[in-house]
Amino acid sequence: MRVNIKDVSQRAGVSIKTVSRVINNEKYVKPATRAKVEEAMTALGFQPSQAARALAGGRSFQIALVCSNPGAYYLHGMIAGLRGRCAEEGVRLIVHAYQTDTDELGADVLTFFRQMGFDGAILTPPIADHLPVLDELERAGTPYVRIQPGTEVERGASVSIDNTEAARRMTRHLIDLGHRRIGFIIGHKGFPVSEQRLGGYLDALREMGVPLDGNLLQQGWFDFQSGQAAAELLLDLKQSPTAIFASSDDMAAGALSVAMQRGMRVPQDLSIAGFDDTPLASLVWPGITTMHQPFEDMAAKAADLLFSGSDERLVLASDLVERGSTSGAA
Amino acid sequence: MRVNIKDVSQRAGVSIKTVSRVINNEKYVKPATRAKVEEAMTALGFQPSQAARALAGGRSFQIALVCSNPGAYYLHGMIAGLRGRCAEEGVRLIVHAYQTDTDELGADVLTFFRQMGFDGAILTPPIADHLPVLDELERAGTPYVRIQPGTEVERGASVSIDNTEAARRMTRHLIDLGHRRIGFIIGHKGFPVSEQRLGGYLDALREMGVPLDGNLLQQGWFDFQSGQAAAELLLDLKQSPTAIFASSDDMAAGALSVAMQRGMRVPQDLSIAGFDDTPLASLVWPGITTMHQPFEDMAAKAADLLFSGSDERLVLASDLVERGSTSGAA
DNA sequence: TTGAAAGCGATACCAA
DNA sequence: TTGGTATCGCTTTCAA
Repeated sequence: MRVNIKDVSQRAGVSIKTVSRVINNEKYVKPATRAKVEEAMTALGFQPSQAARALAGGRSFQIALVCSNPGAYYLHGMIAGLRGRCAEEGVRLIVHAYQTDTDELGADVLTFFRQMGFDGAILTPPIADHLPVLDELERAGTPYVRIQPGTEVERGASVSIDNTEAARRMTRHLIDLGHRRIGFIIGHKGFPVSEQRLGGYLDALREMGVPLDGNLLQQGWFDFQSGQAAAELLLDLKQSPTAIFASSDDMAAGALSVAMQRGMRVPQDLSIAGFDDTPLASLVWPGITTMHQPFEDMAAKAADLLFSGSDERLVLASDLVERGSTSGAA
Repeated sequence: MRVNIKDVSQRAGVSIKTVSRVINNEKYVKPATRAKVEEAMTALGFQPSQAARALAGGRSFQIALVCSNPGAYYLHGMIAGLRGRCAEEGVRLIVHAYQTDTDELGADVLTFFRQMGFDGAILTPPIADHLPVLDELERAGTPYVRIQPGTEVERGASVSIDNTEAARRMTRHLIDLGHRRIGFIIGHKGFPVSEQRLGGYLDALREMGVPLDGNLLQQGWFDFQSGQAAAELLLDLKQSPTAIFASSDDMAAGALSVAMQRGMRVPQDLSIAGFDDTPLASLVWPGITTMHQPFEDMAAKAADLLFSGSDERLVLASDLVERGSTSGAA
């Protein structure tokens, strides 16, 4: 029924061990022998069973990407960034996307890893900070890379985006454009990135000698609605801002909608900036400026670290993406 | 080193076969025995090796989702829709996302399937129409479900969205709103959905007795730029339309940007409609109306078909999503 | 440079 | 209800 290594060895007139050598591209195989075997393999349409290879060889030829409640763009970027390298390495990517609460999440992931015996793992928040999982992985000798780790940051290889720097650069950019009153919409309380982004904004103001006006700081919750609400408050100010920098793209979109409703032209009357957590670029009204979150790059770097066995801690910068007010989006 | 079935059997004082029975939830195991075995399993932290189960049992406990160049939203929807059912069935989802041209694609997928011996497969375009892959799957006895098949539609189980009906409903909706001059931006030539959507538009006009004006038909290419270009042409018409229906959301966004630049209010001065191929809903200016593409539903239905062994051909409808001109997006 | 035989860790048939 | 034992298809010593 299934074509197996024995069939190939018989047709090629060699032992199965030799076929195995060819499969695994080992040396010490005479070119002529290798050719015979390869001929037999293609003639028979042979493909080695991954299950058997995994069982016998102790390698699964699979790495895991563990994501909990991932956004579409995030997930897509991760997969896109990982795919190429995985293909090169002859390894499959198993996507484990969760929707559960964190408690059972850890146990489930533990089970998952024990069952599958992965050759490696890419962990995204919050599982990247789930210590028992890291313990298990280390115990099993499975290399892993953490994406944007929050606790025990020094532990293992990781890739992060420098959100403070990103917000700082965006703010400087706005100041360079001549803005002095820049409204800032803070992200959801309790998320580390919220504070990091606010910190970057404040840093830039200080560095550039622009005085801080507390009225220009508004609390938001990362979503469209709160972006609208915050923008309303900012634009109602006696001394309203000439630019609004939102800590997320949904909030930036909300701010944009408010500006539009008030008949303001963007960016002529009001500059709006945000973060490209989702593919805002291709959808939203041109004129908005964003810090592009390089999820795909992060994933690609993570793959590099994973396959090179490095345990570096990489920190990536975001790219500032400015779209003209008349040209279309990307 | 690894805890295996033998360790469990010894600790429980039974044979490995009995442990196997417990693992697989077979009957003919005395409750007391089962309890003993389960105690041993948890005490040892035993998790059966998937590789060994796959090899011995002929099942991989994995199903494949094959996508080529998937959009972020599409991929996310598919995974989200599949995940729950896979978890229930105790099966892992292997995501195979491509970026290659179609020729090698087929061969690669063939290799992929032969190596992995999946328990099932979900095929999206264009691989859903790649006949050799279907042949291979059938030969191997692997159940599969095709998403939006285009050729040999009768073959195997499948799930599709009725694009003709979606466009028809949207057009009727616009007519119901009082529009009589509805510009239509056609999608990329050569894509079946482009013709289907145009067909639905034409159907609705005919049914509602609205005369067709050829000037209101403009060719686009599914992207933002061509949406802008088409909208310019439409709005330059002596008798310009009161509504524009674009065959994709990127084109709708392009049309929206043109309307905005011309100082038109949406939807007061111009209604704009599109298709939610990407999560336009949460990002774009409110006022645009879209046909929501239920990717997640499609995937969930596909999972139903796959695991029930059915070979039905399901056709799903899109949902019309209208966002108020003042309220925020979802 | 090649091969024989012993696992890897489960499942499954056939007895008991 | 249980338990031997062959088996799945490959990798891996260890010889030759």
